[in-house]
Amino acid sequence: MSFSTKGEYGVRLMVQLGRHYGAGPASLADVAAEEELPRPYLEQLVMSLRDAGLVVSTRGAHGGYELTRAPQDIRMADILRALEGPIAPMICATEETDAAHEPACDRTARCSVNLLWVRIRDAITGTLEGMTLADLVPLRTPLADPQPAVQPRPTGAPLGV
Amino acid sequence: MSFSTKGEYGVRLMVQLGRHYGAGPASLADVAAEEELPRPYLEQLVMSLRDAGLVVSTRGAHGGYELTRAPQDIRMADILRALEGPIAPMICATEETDAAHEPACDRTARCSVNLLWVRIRDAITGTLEGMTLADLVPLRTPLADPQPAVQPRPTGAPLGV
DNA sequence: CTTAATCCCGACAGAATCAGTCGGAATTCG
DNA sequence: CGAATTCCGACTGATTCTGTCGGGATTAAG
Repeated sequence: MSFSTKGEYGVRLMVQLGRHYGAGPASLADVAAEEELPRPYLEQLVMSLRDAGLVVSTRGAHGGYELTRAPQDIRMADILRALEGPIAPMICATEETDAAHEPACDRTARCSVNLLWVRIRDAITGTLEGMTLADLVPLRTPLADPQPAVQPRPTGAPLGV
Repeated sequence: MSFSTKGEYGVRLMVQLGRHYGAGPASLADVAAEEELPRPYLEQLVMSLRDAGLVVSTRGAHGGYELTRAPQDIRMADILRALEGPIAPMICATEETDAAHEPACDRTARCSVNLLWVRIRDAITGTLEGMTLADLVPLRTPLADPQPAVQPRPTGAPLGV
């Protein structure tokens, strides 16, 4: 059970753009160097993010990418959906498969297992909707900065450890 | 983002065994027929479940598999761990990577993204620990059974979609 | 205008994983 | 004995994933 590294890299890319937010476009070369990731691969990923409207590009010299919104306005769910498609732990439980019309699994009537995947999906999306890019942007500041109220968005975030 | 069908099939296998619980061993051929799954493949999966101590086998004619515990005593987390290994949405967030000593990612100091994967992992495991096989065993009874208190563990589950 | 930086984009390839098959050995019941 | 069944390792075809390559389009700077 796992996300792909596509998701991992894409999120790290977004974090870098978040740190750069407000300072003009950041080039992929810089991001790749900072995160030690293969730049050609990041090119692929950033396409998805652009198509999803999360970043805009500036072409030409001194161009690059920048966020279209402030980090605290970008939910992690949006990022991961852009990178990996709908959040579904199993085809039986794609998003929008809430109540009726699930054509993917004709066994649904007998298939009580569906309940499991739906619950997991909701747990994941709940977590993801409750976090924004701003939650990940700050480098850990081991200074006198004992985790202040980072984000003004206490959207639940059950932290149910 | 998804579980493999290995998990899906394995859970369905366990559900069948759960329905058969207390009635002696059930042969894989029966389970495969009931769930319309390839029997040779189920053979592979049930090995993992046996090695994890969730089922026991009886060899020879009229043999088969049966649960080692009652369905309500088998957490879904145990089943999926047996089938798919540790629940980790990303290598940065394997189980047991709670506080210190995470050797998988040497960038952890700078890598705030870790927080994301840990939260997702905890959301998933929380859901999985709170459900047992008994929650999936009953065929849907559309009778007067209006969703009783299924599990005693309101682990948040924001349902925030 | 020329040059360099950068995005853009499609095609390709190697590796890994996964779903599923096959064949046969060992075991047990009738 | 013979049938049913678990047990187990090897194999394969398909798919997906990670990552590369090459070149074209666009823009800022000198």
